[in-house]
Amino acid sequence: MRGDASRRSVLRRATDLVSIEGLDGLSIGRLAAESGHSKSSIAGLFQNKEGLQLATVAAGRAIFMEVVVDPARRHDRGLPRLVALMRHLIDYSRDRVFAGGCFFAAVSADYDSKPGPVREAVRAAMHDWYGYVRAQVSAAVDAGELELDDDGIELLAFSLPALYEQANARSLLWGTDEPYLLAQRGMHDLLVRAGADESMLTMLAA
Amino acid sequence: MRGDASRRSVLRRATDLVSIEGLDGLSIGRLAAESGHSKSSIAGLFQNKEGLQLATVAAGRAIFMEVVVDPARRHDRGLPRLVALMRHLIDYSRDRVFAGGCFFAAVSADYDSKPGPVREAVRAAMHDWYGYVRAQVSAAVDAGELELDDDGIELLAFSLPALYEQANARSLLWGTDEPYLLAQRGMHDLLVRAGADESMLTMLAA
DNA sequence: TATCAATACGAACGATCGTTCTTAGACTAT
DNA sequence: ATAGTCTAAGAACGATCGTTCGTATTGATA
Repeated sequence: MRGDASRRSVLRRATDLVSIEGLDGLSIGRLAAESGHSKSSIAGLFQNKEGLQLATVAAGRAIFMEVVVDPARRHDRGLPRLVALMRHLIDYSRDRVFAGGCFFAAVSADYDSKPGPVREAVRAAMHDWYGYVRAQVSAAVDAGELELDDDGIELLAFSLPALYEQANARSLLWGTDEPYLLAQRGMHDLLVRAGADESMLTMLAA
Repeated sequence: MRGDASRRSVLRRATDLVSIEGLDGLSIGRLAAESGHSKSSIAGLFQNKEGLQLATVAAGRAIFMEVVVDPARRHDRGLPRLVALMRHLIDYSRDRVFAGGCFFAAVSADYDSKPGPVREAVRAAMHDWYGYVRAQVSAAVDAGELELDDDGIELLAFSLPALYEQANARSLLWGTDEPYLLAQRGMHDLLVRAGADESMLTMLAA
């Protein structure tokens, strides 16, 4: 179909805009002006604004998978994949794959207090993402690469994204790369303390 | 002055609204409807929207100081004050002092990519806050309550707010208190690992 | 080739935005 | 008491929002 190409070109611009303006700062008029299409075309392609928002979340999610998750999948399950995941995650934010930094940091901060289908979509994406991180931690424990009880698994799966998101936020606010180094060191320390062999953490080394 | 009372009543509503809608989701019209004043009155009291935004940031900051920082100041400098700070911080978010959770998480997330005086005000507030946390960590080291080198101080001052903000975000997204327990445990562990005496961490104990 | 759904655009809608002007009332200060 | 500043509200402004309607054009299907 011809519309799919249009949808894709609109959504690529929409994800950048959303990462800067937030999910409801996204306006059809502005998106039309910046993408070369007309307002009514965009409205028609996605039915209405909510449809556009849902499609944008899906598009952001797809890019995130492609840039962060898929490359990590090429590493062995468990600790290697977990380390690669964190590394690609940091690079993804630092390289500004989206103009306004981490896509999901922008949308989740924006819709965490507003009920509706959009919030549910954001929630589902975050749920899957955090679940994936947790699964890798758990797999690393099963493989004997980390030594943690259930509470320790939960805490590590909570702390790693915490360090990442703090780095993303501080880097955006100050325009510096230094927070990423701090997050990297923090992740490294947490993993060492969880029993990881230093030789498996080279991707997180200084 | 009579206007100051009006300003205060408007701002108390504005800070709640901002914590939900974000700093530019705040609209004078809606604020007028919910606070009982007229649109033109509000515009006049704060000159224009940017003035309202700046005043709202200042108001949110004042409430944050009153609820989080001042109570911690009643504890001794160093580790006791640091622990109290983290405890009050968690309570402040969990108790929803602002309807939409942590005020600064909301404003920094949506103005971190938009240059201008408002961004500068947000940046200044965050700078002071992070600086205060760092000063307490440093003081704890000076008092011999923690054993850290300069890099370790920086990392701990980075990690504690990271855990907090992750808890705030996840709690808002899922409506659960559980993330606060994880952040509390994480903070406890970080402090123990930095050489803190367990007996000084009772405010962060389970 | 003829048919028909999907696309694209321009125009216009009611609503809301931020801002300004004007007028009326309240308070301070000389 | 009088003058003058601050406060409050109503009306209206141009701009932009999301949405809808009508119409031309495209491209795949029968």
